[in-house]
Amino acid sequence: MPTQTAENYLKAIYSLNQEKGLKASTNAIAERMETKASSVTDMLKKLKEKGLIHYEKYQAVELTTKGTEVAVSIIRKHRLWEYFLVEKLDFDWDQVHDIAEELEHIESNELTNRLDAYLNYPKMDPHGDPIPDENGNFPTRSGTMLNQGEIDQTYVIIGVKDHSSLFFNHLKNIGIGLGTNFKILDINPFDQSMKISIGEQNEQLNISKQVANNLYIKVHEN
Amino acid sequence: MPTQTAENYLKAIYSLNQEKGLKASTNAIAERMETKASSVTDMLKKLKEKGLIHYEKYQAVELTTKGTEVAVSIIRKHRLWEYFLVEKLDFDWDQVHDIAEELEHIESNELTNRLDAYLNYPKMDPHGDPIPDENGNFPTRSGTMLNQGEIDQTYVIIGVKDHSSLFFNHLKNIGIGLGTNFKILDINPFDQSMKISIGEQNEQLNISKQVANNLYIKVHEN
DNA sequence: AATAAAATTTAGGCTTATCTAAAAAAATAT
DNA sequence: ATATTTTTTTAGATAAGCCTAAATTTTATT
Repeated sequence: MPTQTAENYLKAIYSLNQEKGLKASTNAIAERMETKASSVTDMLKKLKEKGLIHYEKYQAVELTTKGTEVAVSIIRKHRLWEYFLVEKLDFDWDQVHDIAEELEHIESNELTNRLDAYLNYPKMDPHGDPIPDENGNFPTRSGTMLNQGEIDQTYVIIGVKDHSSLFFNHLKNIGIGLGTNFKILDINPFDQSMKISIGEQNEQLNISKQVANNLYIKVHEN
Repeated sequence: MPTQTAENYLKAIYSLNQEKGLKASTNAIAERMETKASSVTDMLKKLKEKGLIHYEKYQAVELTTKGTEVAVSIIRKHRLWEYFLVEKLDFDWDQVHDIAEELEHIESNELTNRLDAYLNYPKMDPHGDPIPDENGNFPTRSGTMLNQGEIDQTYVIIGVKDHSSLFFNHLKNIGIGLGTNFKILDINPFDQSMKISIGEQNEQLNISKQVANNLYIKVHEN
């Protein structure tokens, strides 16, 4: 179990390596961590010592399998807590980052997994970033959310964000499911509710913002 | 904002000063903190420096007003998180202490107060310890919970633990409120539900364990 | 009141994570 | 290919929190 600071370094290295074209160089890490390059060098030596990174003097850093596991675990906790803060404690999505930066370092896996279950295993955090599962697997994020959809475009439902039975029942009631094709007819500027038409029979339906927030879609290729 | 370690020292000093007959001596603090007396001396100097404790060499320690505020704030957070873990994440009451020891150091007051609201302003944590409010005031804890009541004894309802409208409605429906006198006739050994008789008319009523858990009572003095 | 025992503090070190300044290596430009 | 600039590392300090061992003060005992 690395220290909180070490965890933050691993997270910084992970995200630098994710961003195409960027290498996790000493300076790049220093910038992310808001610290000095010399401090980074010190830490890199310790992280290597603990088998968390691959590091050779003067060369960019990569995470070992072990280091990746730690980083992904932190990301998982960060995003779950963000989801909790927004969905349960009614924070605005732009207020939660700093608090989640603290909460992500709480150790207990039991806590993380129970929180995940309590939140109905969300796949995306309030910023739309994918939440890895208990095994570190990220949900594949193809397409976008319905709330990003455009008028007159035709889409297919490819997934749900909320996994609660409440939401499933609602979808069943209004006749929407995986694979449903539809066209966005109109978007209400006041409450962002959408008028859509479904399938061949052009059955019209109103979709609330809350529902639109929880549906993954992709453009329907004919 | 003191460090986490400093916060833990303040908590230890607070609880030592609460326990009648105990003084917060260097050794007593060392034992609580599972550390050495010399480390305590070091820390006491720093805490004094920061205006958090009254301390003179070789003498027992007391918290300043500022120090007390910090300690009570930590206790508030600890107990709210314990309540959350048990009530929302379904932990057993005896599993939550260590996790709450970590969560209590999350800074944001906004978070603490929103959590408090989300939990319906509980007055007691899962161990029956009182939860101070936003201003640091502890609820007065006279009497016990109904689930501690004994058969054939007569009691008065003096408070509720759950402050949700759901619970208030339920109480209204079954005809129980503050000041209600009742006698415990029987306790079901399987589900801990209670048969009670209310007031002069000896109206009989069944009280579930869940309801009994949320009612403060004291013995009815005739 | 003098001495023994216990409690507390001081002195000197260690580790983690940070810093500044200087040295060394790598990358870039002429 | 050599010189310059940039990047990275090393060297030496600092602060927090901890330790052991020794010194000091307080408390208890005779």
